[in-house]
Amino acid sequence: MKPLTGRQQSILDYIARFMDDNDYPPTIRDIQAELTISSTSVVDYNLKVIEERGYIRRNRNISRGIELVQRDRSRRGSSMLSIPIVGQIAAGLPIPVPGDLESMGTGEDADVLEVGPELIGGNPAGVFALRVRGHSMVDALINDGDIVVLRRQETAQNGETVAVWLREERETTLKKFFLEGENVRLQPANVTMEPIYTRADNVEIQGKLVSVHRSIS
Amino acid sequence: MKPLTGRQQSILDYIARFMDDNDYPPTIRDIQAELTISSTSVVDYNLKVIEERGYIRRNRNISRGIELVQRDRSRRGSSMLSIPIVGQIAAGLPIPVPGDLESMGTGEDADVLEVGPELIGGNPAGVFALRVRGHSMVDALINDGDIVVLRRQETAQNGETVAVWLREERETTLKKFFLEGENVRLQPANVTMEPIYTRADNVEIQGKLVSVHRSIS
DNA sequence: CATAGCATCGAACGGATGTTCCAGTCAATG
DNA sequence: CATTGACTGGAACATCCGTTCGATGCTATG
Repeated sequence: MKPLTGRQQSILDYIARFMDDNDYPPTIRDIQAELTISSTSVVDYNLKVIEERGYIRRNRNISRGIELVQRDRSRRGSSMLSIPIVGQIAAGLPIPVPGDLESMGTGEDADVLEVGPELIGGNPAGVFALRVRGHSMVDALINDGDIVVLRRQETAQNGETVAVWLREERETTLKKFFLEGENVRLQPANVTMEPIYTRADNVEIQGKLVSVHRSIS
Repeated sequence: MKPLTGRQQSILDYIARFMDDNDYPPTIRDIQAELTISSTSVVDYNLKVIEERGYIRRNRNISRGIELVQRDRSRRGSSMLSIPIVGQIAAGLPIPVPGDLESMGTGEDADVLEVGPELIGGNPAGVFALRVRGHSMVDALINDGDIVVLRRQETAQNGETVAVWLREERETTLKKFFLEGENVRLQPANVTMEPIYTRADNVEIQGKLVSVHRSIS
C-alpha cells in the first residue's frame, strides 16, 4: 500500500475516530470542518487518492458512503469468536454433550468465552468450552477454574492432546494420546509425570484440546 | 421495552441487516424501497415510534443518522481487547520493559493477543502480554509457549500472583506473593510444590499476573 | 523560462435525504 | 353513526451532501 501525505493521514484518522464515536461515517463536509479545509473539493480529491491507495472504499452518490477497508479485518466481532461455555469438566464427570452449539452459541445471556482466532487456529466449527472443576488435571498444567476449549471429535492422531472418558475408571482426563497396538498411552503434559497405559476400547475420545485460558481473580 | 408492530420490526431488522452489509446505516428511502412502503413519511413515522421504544437513536437532520442502541453492547470490537505481546519471559531473563504501550499496542503488524474483557477483569490500562520460554514455570502451571498477561505494578498485596525478578539469583519467576516481616514467601500455584523464602529487598515486582493463555498447536 | 504534475481553493449544480403538512383508511369504542 | 387513535399515503419543501469545473499556486524537470 502506498503511503499517504500528512493531510491524507489526518483525514483517514478522523474517519476512524468519527466512526468509533458515531456508528456511521462522516460526510465530506464533516471532514472539511474538522480539519479546517477551505473546500469540499479538496476533501473529495484526497478521498479519491486514499481510495486509490486502498485504505477506504467509496460508494458514489451515496451520502456517508465511506468504508474503511482496513478495519474490516481487525475490527469488530468479525474476527472475534464467542465460544459457548457449555458446562464443566471434572475428573469424575463425563463431558457434557453440547446440544446444538449454533442456537445457544451467541445467546446474549449465555456464558461465553471471547477470544481472538489466533488462539483457536482453524475452523471454529464444533468448538466449545468447559470450565474445569477440581485439581485433577494439574498434570496437564490445568488448574481449578481454568477454561478449556475443545473441538469435538471422536478420533485422534498420535500426539494430540485430547479429553477422554475412561470407561472402567469412570473418569475424565486430559492427556496426550498415543495409540500403541492394542493399547493406548496417555501422557500428561507435565513431562515429569508418568503416563497411563490402558486398553484402546477403554478410552472414549470426547474432543481435542484447542486452548486453555486462566483468569486470575 | 415496549413491543413493536410487524412493520416496525421489519424496519428494525432491515436496518440491522443493512448495517452488517454496508458499514453505514440506511436512509429513509432505502428502507422505503426495501419494504415497498409508498411514502417516506411512513418510514419517518415508524422510526419515531421505534426511537421512542428505545430500540434506536436518531440524529436529526443528519443523513443516515440512525444508530442501533441494541448493538452497542454486544457489538464488535468495542468490547474486544488487543493486548500487545511485547516480548518473552524466561527464568534467566529480566522482563522486558514495554516502552510505551499506547503507541505500539494497536500497531497493525505487532503481535497481539485478542481476548474478551471478561478474562482481564478490570481496567485494561497498563496491561501487556509476554510469551513464556522454557519450562521454568511449570510450578505455576505455566508451560513453554504459553502467553501470560500482566498488569504493570511494582507493589503487591499478599496472595497476589506476581512476576518477580530475584536480584541475587538473577532470574524471573511467577509466584504468589506473601510479605512476612522482613522476608517474602513466594508460593507456587501448584500446591504440591514448596515455597521459596527470600529477603524482601531481593525481590523486584514486575507486574501482577492477570491471565494465562495456551494454544495447542 | 516553459511545461507538467500535484495539491488547493471557491463556487455552483444537482441529486440525495430528512422533514413537514394534509388527506386519507381502518378498527375499536360509545 | 360519530369519534378517536393508530397507521398509511402523497406531495412538496428545505437542507444536506457528493460532484464537477475553472482557476491558482507550488515544486520539480529540462
